[in-house]
Amino acid sequence: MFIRRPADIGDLVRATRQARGLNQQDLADRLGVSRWWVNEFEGGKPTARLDLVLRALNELQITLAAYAGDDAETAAPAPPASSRSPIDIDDIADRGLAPRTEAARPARKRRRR
Amino acid sequence: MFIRRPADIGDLVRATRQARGLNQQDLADRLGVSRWWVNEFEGGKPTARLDLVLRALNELQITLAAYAGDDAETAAPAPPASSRSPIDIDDIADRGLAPRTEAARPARKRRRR
DNA sequence: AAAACTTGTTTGCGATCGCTTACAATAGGG
DNA sequence: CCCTATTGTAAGCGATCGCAAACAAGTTTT
Repeated sequence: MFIRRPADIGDLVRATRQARGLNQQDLADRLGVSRWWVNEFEGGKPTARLDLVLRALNELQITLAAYAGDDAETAAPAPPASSRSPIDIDDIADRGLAPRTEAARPARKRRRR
Repeated sequence: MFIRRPADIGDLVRATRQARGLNQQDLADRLGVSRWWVNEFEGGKPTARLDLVLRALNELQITLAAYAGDDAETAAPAPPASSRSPIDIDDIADRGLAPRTEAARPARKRRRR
């Protein structure tokens, strides 16, 4: 998956978080931010801080790689062929990034922040 | 090149900018930000806004891709094998991302912002 | 060497962020 | 249907950002 806009990352984080059975508060706790921030960020908040963004990605074990796109005629990059396939949001639930669902899902409790 | 910390992006942007013969003010102009911001960002500013960061990458034609790193035993990802090789900072000057040097370098003038 | 250019850093301030708290809306299950 | 859980949104405020302008320091060119 290619990242061009803040919403690309936000969507990706949301899909990954849900696939892992975490709610926004869970992720917020892990990142040391408020639930509000997670909600805004997932919604594509342009002004999200870079360190928090990278921390969120790290927490969800999403790796970012940078590539040179140095010629206009190769501006539409072919997805890298790799055993580690790029993330496709629609694919996440299908492939089931949810081996941790039982471990990650806390007991039902009503907690609000 | 893998992006884990703000400084990773900052270093990358600096190297790419220099390889293209742009100074900080040039890039700032293109991004619609102050030179101060570019300087801070290149220095690894944790709180840089995501939209500005992505705009900088886009302006320098650096593509970001996201990958799932979903198992601890594959936490050290092999670089994707691709005709579009990942960016290595030390490699930039050697490979010469500078075909635009003449076009991009403005006439000498003393201008400060 | 001097001049010109570029980068690094600082100050003060208006603009904006991220927070808490709370309510509205939505989703899921019995 | 009801209930619970989760997400979306808003208001007000202290904290922080990004700015312009300027100077210091470093680098490159003449």
